[in-house]
Amino acid sequence: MTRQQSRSGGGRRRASHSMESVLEEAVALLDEAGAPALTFRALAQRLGGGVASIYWYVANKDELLDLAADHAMGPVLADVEKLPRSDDPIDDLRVMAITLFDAIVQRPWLSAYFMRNTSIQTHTLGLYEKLGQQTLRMNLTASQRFHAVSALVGVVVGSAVDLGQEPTQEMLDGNVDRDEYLHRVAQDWRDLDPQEFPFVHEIVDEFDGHDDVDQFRSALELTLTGLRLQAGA
Amino acid sequence: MTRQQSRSGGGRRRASHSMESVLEEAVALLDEAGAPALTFRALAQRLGGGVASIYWYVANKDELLDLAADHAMGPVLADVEKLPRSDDPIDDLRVMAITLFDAIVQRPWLSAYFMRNTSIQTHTLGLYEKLGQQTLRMNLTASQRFHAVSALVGVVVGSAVDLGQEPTQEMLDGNVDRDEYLHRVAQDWRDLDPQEFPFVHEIVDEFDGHDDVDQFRSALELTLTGLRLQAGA
DNA sequence: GGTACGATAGAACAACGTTCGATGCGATGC
DNA sequence: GCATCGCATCGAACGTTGTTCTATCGTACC
Repeated sequence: MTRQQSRSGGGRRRASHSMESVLEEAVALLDEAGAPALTFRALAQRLGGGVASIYWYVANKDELLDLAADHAMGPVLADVEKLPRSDDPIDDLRVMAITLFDAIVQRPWLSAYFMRNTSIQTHTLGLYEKLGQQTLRMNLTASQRFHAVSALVGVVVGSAVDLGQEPTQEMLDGNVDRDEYLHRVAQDWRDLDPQEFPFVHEIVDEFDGHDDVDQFRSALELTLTGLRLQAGA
Repeated sequence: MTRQQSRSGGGRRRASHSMESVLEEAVALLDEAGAPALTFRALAQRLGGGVASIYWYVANKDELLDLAADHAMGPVLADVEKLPRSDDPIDDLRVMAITLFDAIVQRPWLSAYFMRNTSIQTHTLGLYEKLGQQTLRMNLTASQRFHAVSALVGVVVGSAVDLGQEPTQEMLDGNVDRDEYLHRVAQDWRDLDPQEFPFVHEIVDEFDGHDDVDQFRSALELTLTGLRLQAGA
């Protein structure tokens, strides 16, 4: 049981796919309605074929998701490789991380499958490499370099999990948007006892209507300054 | 349709639960075999009751998972509150974050449901507050405090997602343990072209057999030194 | 023109979350 | 003591999901 690229085109009754088209439609489904929307039946219908045919290209759903995520990472890797190099590796790391984060903002489902299986996620591995190459320009040990890149990936993923969460039922119904949801939670927090929750009261106005990008940028900056200090620059 | 605590004890044929017992057994299932093991049928069997009864206590599976996660956070919050205070808020933040991370290491399934719905996750909100209270001792703006705690939570969650991933089929079969899995991935990496992947080759020995705790500690330290610099101490 | 094989697909299966309707049980009112 | 009422429980069913089995199509090759 191997799989292979099929020549494009095909008959009228029988559908003829290709790895490319399968992943393309899978990503389209994920983009349209998130991870729950990607089912084998929905995908088969979009491809105009049968359900079992998809199993010719992927072993199971996990592999489908890993491959779809990596497929979406292709353009991101290309963008990162296109980025101009400055003379400060930390500046380069910053813009790379932001590029990666932006991609996840536009495709929140990515956060769950990013860097899960580098054996088949070649683009993702490429991104990991490109991030790491910047640390090669810094005065660090191999261990510090490994941990630095892990930390950066962790910051991106950690900030992105909020985005990756499936919207609540209310948000899907369209009754309520993100700002209103945030506002409700903020109101809950304001109702808490100020004696017992002084911090929550201190920051509730910041939380209400906050921007995820700002949040990520702050976290990224903390890690980057820590890294700069470690490199002794 | 409200729900309520039932008095303990019960008949022979009909089972009698309580919110406590439901969450207790749910956590037990999660501990034993991870998130996929927590099904309503398995949970009902453990409680010696019917499937539909569980819906008296929780609205759906999402709520069950949120509540189970928060239930598991109870002792963690207690531990954090018991922690002695030093005169350095950053030191306190460090030990708090480590306490939290350790809890997730022992219960990897926690990472996916941590801080998802603070309206019903009271213990989790308490942890958020305790972390934040340390930033109140530092010279920061409200915005900086909010972002600092978000960053710390992000580091914990970001480092923990690796742990939260369900083991591969091979690992479940028991054919292969974590070290061997890491070793295989490392071998894949060593087979890559050194010209194209200089960084991967630089750190592959660090990756092979690495400790997740070390990885987390390094990431945490970077964020904390960044934070210390920001507070101008 | 037959054959081997890459590729497709319908139907079935088991498991899951969830809902429905009926039923048991314990306290309350008389 | 008995009927009532509402909390709590449960079996059975429904729709959907991932996955597998088996049969078939179509094309390149000898």
